[in-house]
Order: sequence, then structure tokens, then C-alpha cells
Amino acid sequence: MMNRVVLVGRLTKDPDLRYTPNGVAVANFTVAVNRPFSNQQGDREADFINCVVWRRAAENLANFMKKGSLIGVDGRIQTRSFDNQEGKRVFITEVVAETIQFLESKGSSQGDRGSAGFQTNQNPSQNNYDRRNNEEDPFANNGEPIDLSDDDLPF
Amino acid sequence: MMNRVVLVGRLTKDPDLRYTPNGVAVANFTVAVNRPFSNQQGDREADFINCVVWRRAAENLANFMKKGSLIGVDGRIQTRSFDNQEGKRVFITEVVAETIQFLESKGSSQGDRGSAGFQTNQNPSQNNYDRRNNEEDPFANNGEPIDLSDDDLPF
Amino acid sequence: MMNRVVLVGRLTKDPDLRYTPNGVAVANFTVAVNRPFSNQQGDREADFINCVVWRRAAENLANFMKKGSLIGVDGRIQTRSFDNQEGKRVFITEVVAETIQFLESKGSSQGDRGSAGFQTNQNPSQNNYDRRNNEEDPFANNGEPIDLSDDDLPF
Amino acid sequence: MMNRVVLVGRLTKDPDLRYTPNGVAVANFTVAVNRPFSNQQGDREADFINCVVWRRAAENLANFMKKGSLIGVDGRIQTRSFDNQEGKRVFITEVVAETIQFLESKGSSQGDRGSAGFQTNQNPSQNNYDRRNNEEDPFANNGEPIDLSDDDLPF
DNA sequence: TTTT
DNA sequence: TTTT
Repeated sequence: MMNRVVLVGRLTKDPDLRYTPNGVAVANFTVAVNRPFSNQQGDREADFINCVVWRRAAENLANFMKKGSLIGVDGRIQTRSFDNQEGKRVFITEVVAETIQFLESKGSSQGDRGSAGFQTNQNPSQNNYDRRNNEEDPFANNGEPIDLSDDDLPF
Repeated sequence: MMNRVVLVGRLTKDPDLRYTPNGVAVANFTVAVNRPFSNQQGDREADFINCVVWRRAAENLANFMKKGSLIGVDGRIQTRSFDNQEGKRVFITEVVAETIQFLESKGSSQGDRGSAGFQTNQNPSQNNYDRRNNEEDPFANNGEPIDLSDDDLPF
Repeated sequence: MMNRVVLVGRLTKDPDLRYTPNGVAVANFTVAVNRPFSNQQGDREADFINCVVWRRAAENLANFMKKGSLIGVDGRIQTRSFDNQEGKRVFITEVVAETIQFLESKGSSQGDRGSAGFQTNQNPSQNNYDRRNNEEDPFANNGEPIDLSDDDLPF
Repeated sequence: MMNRVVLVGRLTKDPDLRYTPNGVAVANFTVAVNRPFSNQQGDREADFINCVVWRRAAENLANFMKKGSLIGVDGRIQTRSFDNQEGKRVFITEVVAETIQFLESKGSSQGDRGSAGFQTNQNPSQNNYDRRNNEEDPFANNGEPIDLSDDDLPF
């Protein structure tokens, strides 16, 4: 069994950061990925892909990226369902981001500092992706890729 | 902009092959991908990922694979929407398969022939993935990967 | 920065399992991936991709898979260099497997039990991919995907 | 059999554009991808991944990107060997780019125009990725993703 | 609505 | 409900 997704696209709106009752950060966001081909009418379309990310990566995303920001997402597809208010079962397909790369902050003050490449990971502190202390400002490092750490996953 | 998906999992049911009014084959199918980790209750769950494939690859899938078959999918995420019978807008997220790999036919007579690896592509005849004649029986070749050809894409 | 590789192919030989001076298991192996197209002479060729995997996943690979086994690899490309015996710098490009999926054991007794899908991870016990006890026999579970746990990464 | 690579990183030097005796364009380039974790000495390292791209995508890359440019690569791993001048067999592992995304041109005049997202494909004119006329200037379109077309693949 |  |  394998399940791998890689996206590069723009946030359609500011990330929506929330906290679970246990205090775990989770951010929902949508990535617009323009299609590389045109449709029959000659128009370029886009796919609007719903994503979710947990913990510190969620907080980093909300803190540093916003509507229009260019990001890379490495993760997996998740499906789930719930019963909506009308009692109807709703099925959701979304991408769970394991790693998010900040490629361009687009229009923020960070952008002026030439940000291209700030990476944040769901739980690097205890995996193979990070041994350093957390770094809170992705642009303190000249805009190049950095891993932020997190503790654990909320499931 | 980048949009890439790779899945390996099992068909939850036989592929659903249809034809557009223009006679273009399209198959819908769902891939169950078991998650590599357990949930809090200690159960392994799965993601049920809806996919679509066009043309000859659609026909190949329907002809050779069935419920329970193990396949690999290389493609991209597509989102679309339509208004349902109640006039409500419904949003769909699915994987458009560009290449499908037949990894195990599971319980069919083909399976007995040791199938592991038969690859089919949406439109290989005019791309870089195939210069050979079409090959209709994936198991005539000892179960190892074969590319089937197709003409063009239906969009 | 992003770096993601997904492969499905066969082991060209039995995995080569070794231990570092610190006792960390590491396995080197090569995956043959048949190309989906033919060359100008009409022959199908393959790519022979060198891979490395660490710790328990290395031991699992060596214990359960062998020459000819079909596996899936999810990882990243790594480059490194060293000075060979003639004092010449040699550059290596290889895939570091983060997750290995056992898709078919090919001719072993396991294979008879219909193995299709046993997944092993470099260090799942402390990441998001496993909360269960280790499971040593991938075929005790009917041949379907299992995560094995490991402690930490050796770098 | 599956073989998929996705990279985001920077060109280590200007792309090396050449032509085969048959006049087919081919560009070699190396992508530096910073690792998301530090080594035991606390240093961030990078992987330097050799890539090749054919035809118009090769020309586009050479025309618009240069040392330091941030690009995305979607392709596959290829291995090949040849006998060097000392008669020794040399093995090469490289990435064949199928699609290249221009993410940032870094220091060129294009960069000033805020380029983030110009995509070029090996042979889109006859595949599913492009039905439009070729577009030679990726920045005529405001820096957003465009597909350029090519004729056919050189193998 | 789900596979093994 | 969508980005540039």
C-alpha cells in the first residue's frame, strides 16, 4: 500500500488555524494548482485541493503564509466521512500534509526579503528530519529552507 | 504548479466502465489504501480514493482487474463540481490516473499465471511511453509490465 | 525544497544487510524498474536503482524479501561522494527508502501465502505511522500491510 | 513497475544545452535540494541531483533559468552506463525531467517581474497537457504557469 | 458505497 | 467557497 501526494500551488485564502479540545493545532487550507493544459474552450483551469496539517506546521503555515502564497505540500490522501446537519453522510477527500515548503510569501513583508524555501514538518523533532532547535522565523535564515520541529501527531 | 499522486492499493469493486456520447471510454474506480498506522483504538483504517481513467487504459482496467485486485496508480488530483438533482452544488476530489500498473489480479484466472506488473497508459501511442503495437492480453507476456497504447485524450 | 521518490520494482539480488560500528542495521539493495516504453530497437529496458534503508526496515527487508521480490519504495534521492582506493572522488546517487512496501515475495514460501502488501518503515515507533507493537512476521497477518517499528535514525 | 520523482530545488549552474546529431535539444542540469534536517555536526547539507531534459523543455530551461533559479522537476529516475576513456564502465543515475516548473528565476530580470510558476513539458503538443499554441516568453503571462509545446520525444 |  |  502506498499513498503519496506532492503539490505546488497557491493558497486560495488565509489558512484556517484551530485547536482541538486537547489543544492540538490544526490548519485547513486549499491549494490552487493551475492545470498545465487548457480545456476545450482554450481556458486554463485549476484544481482546488483541500488540505489539512497538524501541530507546529499548522501554526507555522498560519503565521507565515496567507492567501496567494506559493507553497509545496508533501503528504498523503485521506478520506473520511461524517453525518451533516441534515443527517446525511458526507464524504471528504483531502490531503494530509506531512511537510510544507514555503516557496513564496507573496505580498507580505517577508516576500520582500526574497523568501523561497522554508520547510515545516509535522513532527520533525522525533523523526529523521530535524535535530535542531525550533526556529520560529523562517526569514531569519535568509529565506532558505528550514525545518521546524514539533512533538507528536494528534492521532 | 505541480500535482502528482502515486497510489498502491486494492480495487474496492469492479471498475465501472462507460463511454461518453463521443464513444470515449472512461472508467471510475475506487482504490482502498490501508493506512500504515493504527488509530487510537488500535485499528488499521483505510483511505478509499476515487479515481478515473480514460480511453484504452480504462478498457484495460475493466478487462483485467476486478474487485480486490492490487494496482498502482500514477496521476494527479482533480477537483470538479456539478449541481445535483436537488440543485445543490457538489464538489468532487478524485485522482485522474495517467498510468495504471496491474500488480496482482487477485483470484481471477490471470492471477494463477503469476501476474505482477502490467502497466497501462492513457495515451502511450503518441507519447514517450510506447512505440509498440498494442498488446491486449497482459498475461501473454508472463505477467510482467507491458504498455498498452491509446490514441488520444478525451479532453 | 522537495525531494520525493516512489518506485515499484523487483530486487535484482538479495538485500545486503550490514551493521555500522554502532550496531545500526543498514541494507543496500537495487530495484529493477522496467521502463514502460521500448527503445528504438523495440526492446524494453529497465532502470537499476540503488537504494539504502536503515534499522528495522533494513532487517525486515533482508529477512523477508530476496532476489526477484516485488517491492514499493517511498523515499528521497541522496547524493554523496567518497574517495576510492585510487584516491579518486566517486559520486553516488541513490534512493534512501523511508518506507518499503512488500508487494510479492516471489518464489519464497511466503509467496505461497499470497503476500501482497507488507509495509515497513524506518522509524515508525516514534512517528505518526505506528502505535502498535512490533510485528515480526509479515505473513502472520494474512499477507496484508503491517508497519514494523524502529527506534531512531542512524544519523 | 512505477518510477516517479518530484524535486524542488535550485540550479547549481546554468543549464547545459546541447543538440544531438539529429538536432534534438537536450539540457543537462543539476538541482541542489537542501535537506530538511541537519547532520550530526549540526550542518544542513544538500543533495545535488543530476537531471536531463529533452527538446523544447530543454530550450526553455536554458533560455529562462540559470544558476540559482528555483525549479520544480517531475520525472523519473534513469540509470545508464558507458565506458569511459580509461575503458572503465561508468554507471550513471539521473533524473529524466518530464515536466519542469519555473518557480523563481533568481536574479534575472524575469525575477523582478515576480515569476512564480512557468511550466514546461517535454512534449505537450501531442499529449494531454497542451492544446494551445506555443508560448515562448514565460513572463509574457505575468509569471504564472504556462505549458510550452514540443513535437516528440527523441527516443 | 468500500479492498485484503 | 477559490490562487496568480
